[in-house]
Amino acid sequence: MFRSAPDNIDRIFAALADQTRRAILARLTGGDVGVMDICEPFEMSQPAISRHIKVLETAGLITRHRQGTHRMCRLSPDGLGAIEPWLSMIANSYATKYNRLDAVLETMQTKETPDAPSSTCP
Amino acid sequence: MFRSAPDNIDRIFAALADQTRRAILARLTGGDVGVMDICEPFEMSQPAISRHIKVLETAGLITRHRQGTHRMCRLSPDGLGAIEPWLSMIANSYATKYNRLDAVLETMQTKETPDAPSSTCP
DNA sequence: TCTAAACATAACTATATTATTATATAACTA
DNA sequence: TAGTTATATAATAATATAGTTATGTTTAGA
Repeated sequence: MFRSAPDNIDRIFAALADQTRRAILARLTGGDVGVMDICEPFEMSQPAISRHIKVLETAGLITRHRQGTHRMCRLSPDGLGAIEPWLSMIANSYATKYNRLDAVLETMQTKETPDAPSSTCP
Repeated sequence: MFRSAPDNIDRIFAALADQTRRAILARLTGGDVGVMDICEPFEMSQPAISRHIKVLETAGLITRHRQGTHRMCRLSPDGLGAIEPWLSMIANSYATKYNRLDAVLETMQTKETPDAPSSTCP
């Protein structure tokens, strides 16, 4: 009768289910960005962006810190970590049959880890 | 002024942002299941489950086929494929810094592929 | 101390989502 | 063909989400 409260995983997936918020995350892969700079490419009011940012923060996908008069947004290093086990579970079950999602995951895994020598970088 | 229509990725993430639907997907990892059997563990009406199933189907996460009087639900082999490039992009950017999401992805990748010999299976 | 820039919050509106009950449809089965 | 089982659809209500404008707050600097 009552809808159960959203859990962490709910919040992460819900946060990702919006093009604007995904675009914000993508932007943050380039480094920390202030709220006004995040607003710039969007045809949307600043309060609307502020709310999107809050959704991302509540989901644990980003963090914020002051820098003078700016509030810089930063990707949370392990923000997506909470959904990985779940995705793995489903992906594994696919894989036990006939699946090519593994290929994509291998691609993710082939890039070197930070402590590896960056010999392949020009 | 008008909210842009949801794209495929929106639909997939939105579909995953619900515990009931994730539970349904998890259930389907065990093999195809009919709608009434899917309903069984939930304290929710059958029409509600039917709608959840429809959301999963619209997102491309499951398919259905008739089997006599039953409509069997089945995981779509590449259902999650559409979000993988996006997740990879974000994960990669984490990884360029200091990240352990790679570890999880490696875990996903260590299980053998279907065409590999199952020598490690007891 | 006054002002401006960079944000956050509030109040409100429109639309989407989720659940319920009631009812329709489709395929077996007697 | 009538009945039953499995499932879908419709109508409706409650709540959540996303956007808007207006306004508040914090910090830096003249």
